[in-house]
Amino acid sequence: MSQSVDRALSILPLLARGPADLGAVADELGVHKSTALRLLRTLHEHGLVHRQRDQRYRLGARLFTLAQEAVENLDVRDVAHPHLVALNESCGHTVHLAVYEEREVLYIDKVESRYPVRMYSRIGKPVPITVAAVAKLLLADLPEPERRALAERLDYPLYTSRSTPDAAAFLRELATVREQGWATDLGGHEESINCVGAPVKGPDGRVVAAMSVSAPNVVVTAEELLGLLPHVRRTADAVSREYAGTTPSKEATA
Amino acid sequence: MSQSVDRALSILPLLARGPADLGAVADELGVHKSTALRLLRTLHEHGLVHRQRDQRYRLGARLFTLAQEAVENLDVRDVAHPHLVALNESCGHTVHLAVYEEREVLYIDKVESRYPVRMYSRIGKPVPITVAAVAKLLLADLPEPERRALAERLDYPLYTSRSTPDAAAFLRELATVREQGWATDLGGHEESINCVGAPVKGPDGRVVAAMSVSAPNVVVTAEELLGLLPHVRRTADAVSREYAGTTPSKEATA
DNA sequence: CGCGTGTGTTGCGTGGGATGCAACGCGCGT
DNA sequence: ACGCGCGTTGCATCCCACGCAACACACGCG
Repeated sequence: MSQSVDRALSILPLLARGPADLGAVADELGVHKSTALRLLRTLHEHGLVHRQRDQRYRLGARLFTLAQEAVENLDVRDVAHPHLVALNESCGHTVHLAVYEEREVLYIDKVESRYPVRMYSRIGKPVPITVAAVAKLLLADLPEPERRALAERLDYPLYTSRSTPDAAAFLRELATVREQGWATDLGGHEESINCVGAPVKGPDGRVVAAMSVSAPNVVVTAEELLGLLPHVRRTADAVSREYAGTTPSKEATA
Repeated sequence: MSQSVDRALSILPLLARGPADLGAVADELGVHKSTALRLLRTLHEHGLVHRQRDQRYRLGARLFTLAQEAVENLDVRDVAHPHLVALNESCGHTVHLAVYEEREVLYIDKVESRYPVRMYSRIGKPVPITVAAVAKLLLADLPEPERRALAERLDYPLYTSRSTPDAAAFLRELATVREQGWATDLGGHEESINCVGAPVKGPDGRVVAAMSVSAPNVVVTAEELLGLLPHVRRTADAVSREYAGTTPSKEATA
């Protein structure tokens, strides 16, 4: 739409392939050298390109700073909330959103079930970390040493007979979750409550949040709830895409 | 230099602070809405900005991939990383790697004392340039006129009573650092935190990066931290040798 | 229901600004 | 010294980015 801006921005992916000198840039853009020079200068003033000692241009570190700042100021909750509501409207059950922080998993958003029977939870409340579906999703993405260290340090309270009993079992469960890209909690916290969950991923592919649908089995059986899994995963993926900003790189959708 | 490009690029840091709608962007740029719209559209076509459901704009995924590639072009980082990890494992404290670019000093790698590398964590943040040990090391190596010009232009915020107060003091400090080949920050940024750092040099002897070890003095006293200095210097020298080895010295001119 | 108000969007004429050209400075290799 | 390949600069031309005004659309309110 805007010619000069369009040209200037075309320089960036070009430099991403490696440093280039003025002539090369001008050639690839199909413009005169002086034009390329002026574009590069404006990019330079904004720190997006850097001039190395041999006068060749390469991408600048300000790009890095911008990206960094952007993710810090982006709230997953804001982008996720409408999706959570939509999911709740289509299936009727309680929907949760959670993040991992400082060795704890916290609910940061919740849309209540439309059924009379509700499960108890509260935004900001720590999640039972060894059994909740969202907790498994978030911990499964931690770097291996940290995951292991954390698993060893946890308590494994036996809420029910199906609760995760110890660190070894937990680590096996996390491996499975990591593998399959989704998680469940089938009566592990409260005998009559089941959950299915899926991860929300950031621009770098790391899990930044997890969402889940929960329902007591007086309303739906575990099997019926599992039938919702594709829907939950699609929703989580939609949130990921929007959070990351329409990721063109489709990586690892196993 | 190039008006429209200049305006378009000014939008990026603006959006890094958080999502904004068309009107807000136009206002902050001081241009008509239609102009802002065209600029945003061009940015959008290149994937640098993303339009979320409520029509507000935010930074897009393309920026993140570019940032990724930008940092990958910093080859010092690859060479240094294993050494940083080793240093961290032997002393347990936080280890930083930083470079100077375009009148800014940026962290490009970090190893946390508690857990292993988090790629996007705090890396990319500009360093408090007047007090950080790594900043002193990098600026001390600038050619004299540039160093002086930069020093005059800086602000000297008094983070603590030990912060560098003004340009004159800063230049004296840089001279000392240049002389001795290492640098410290003893509570200059945060009262309770000390750092010791050493330079990484390229094949031509110029400082291409700087590394440091940081620790709060509730863990180790400044004196104990200084005891690590030989270890830090040895590590930095090892990186320098390896880096000089991987990059054939094209320019032995000096 | 109509109206007012707040968005985002479009078409268009105009002139400022981006463009390409040619000339220049400079370092380097022969 | 000379030519050659770079990056850089001043300048005249004309394109294209600009602001304007009108439109489209969704709300909220009387």
